[in-house]
Amino acid sequence: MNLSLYDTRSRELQEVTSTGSLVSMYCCGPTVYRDAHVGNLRTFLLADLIARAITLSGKNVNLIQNITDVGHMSEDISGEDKMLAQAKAESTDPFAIARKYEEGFHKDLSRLNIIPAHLYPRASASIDLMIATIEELFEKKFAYLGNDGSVYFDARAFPGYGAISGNRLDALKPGHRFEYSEENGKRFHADWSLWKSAGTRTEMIWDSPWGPGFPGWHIECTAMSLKLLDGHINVHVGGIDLRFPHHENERAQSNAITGHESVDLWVHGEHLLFEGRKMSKSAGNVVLLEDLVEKGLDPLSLRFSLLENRYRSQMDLSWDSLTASHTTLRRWRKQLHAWGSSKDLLADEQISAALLTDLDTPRAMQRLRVVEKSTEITAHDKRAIFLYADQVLGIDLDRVEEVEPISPAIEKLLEQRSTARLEKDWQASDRLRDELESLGIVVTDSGQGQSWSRA
RNA sequence: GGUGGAAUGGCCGAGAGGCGAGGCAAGGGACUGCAAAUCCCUCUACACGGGUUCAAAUCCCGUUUCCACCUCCA
Repeated sequence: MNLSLYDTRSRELQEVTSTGSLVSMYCCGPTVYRDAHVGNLRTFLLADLIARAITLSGKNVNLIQNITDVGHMSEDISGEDKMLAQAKAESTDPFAIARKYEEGFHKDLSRLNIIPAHLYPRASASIDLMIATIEELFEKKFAYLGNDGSVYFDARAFPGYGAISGNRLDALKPGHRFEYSEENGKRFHADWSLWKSAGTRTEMIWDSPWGPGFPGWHIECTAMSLKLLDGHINVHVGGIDLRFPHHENERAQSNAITGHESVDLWVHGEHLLFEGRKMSKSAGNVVLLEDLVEKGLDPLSLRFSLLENRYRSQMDLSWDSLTASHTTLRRWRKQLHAWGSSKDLLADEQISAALLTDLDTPRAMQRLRVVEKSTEITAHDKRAIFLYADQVLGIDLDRVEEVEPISPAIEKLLEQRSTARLEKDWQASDRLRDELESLGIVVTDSGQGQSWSRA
């Protein structure tokens, strides 16, 4: 069985295509001028889940994810470059900012068990490639030099514009809802810049046939995906907000160059809300993975929470749901440990069917809960089914809570409490339990005496 | 104004025309010196109005409300 995903362009479920058994994938990566928040991470997780599901279906994946370290200026001329603004704020070199947040990005991915892409090309190292791509667009009559010295894509030269988002060129004229400020050099309101003239800028600019400047935002993904994936992308992944204008423009550029549909399947992940609102600085509800860790939650409880929702629905995350995930995750790991230590995998048809049908992770999770409670499935098989599912879910179900050696002082307290219990000295026993708890050790009693674990 | 979606119990949420998803919270019980953990039980919801059907949360039409995108955005 092959993986099917919802394709934004055709608006229907489509089987993932491949060349032989190799699936080429491209995922729009981060702009590294700040820490990725958990909403950003939802999209990166989506790419990981797709890659893992394709692997489960017996194919191989070649995944490319770009790193945008050339800040894009907003199309609005008054907009400020994010990378340069942040560099100013942290009073350091813009490339130092980029390296710092790029490192943080990789750390977050690893904490979320996201399997690394095969390549993370940096925009700053691909300027020549982007220039060559723009030159090709000139040759094919899709690009023109504006009278402000910047290079623009001629939207009207590309007939299929709007297929992904449903926006028509004439409907893109400014409506009531937003103010549109005209750029000087454009011939048409929907054209966009491929190369921006440096103007007064002195940092992060490069030489080009059109003079010093920097690449437009959309050309980056076209240049990299076509070059690194041989001109054809089977699956293209990104957040819903990139559908327009980014992916619409990317598609126009890429198809203009290749002369055919360059991307088979466009997959878009929906937004993650936090406590009812879109995550944003102004709403003050930006949550980082680091915040979870600081609250003592396993970072994978975020992954767990995200898995309990369909990637195409807006999802409302809260500390309650994260805590619930954390609890269940720990219980499942304990169960797996109790079910044995075999590494066997047992393919479960319901789980594979759910995962391969538009990545229905909630149904797969539901199936696991049924398996957990089943009285007909043996412990060995339960474990094998959970391990099978974990190949895609990636929540480390096989992890055994690390048995860090405890300090002699804590060991002594545990001994004292054990003795106090034997002597039925409940007062001393409770006091010692509180003391241990303040040291991060949770003591529980059972018929066989006390046991402990780390909080 | 254009475009893409959504509406399910106290909360989060899955739903495939027909056997009440599940989780969290809450209440009760078992176990326990007490807790914690665990287990058992309780809490029968689908925005509104029509329609199709033997049967609708699910399909169709209309209404209302909400969210997102419309040149910074995961």
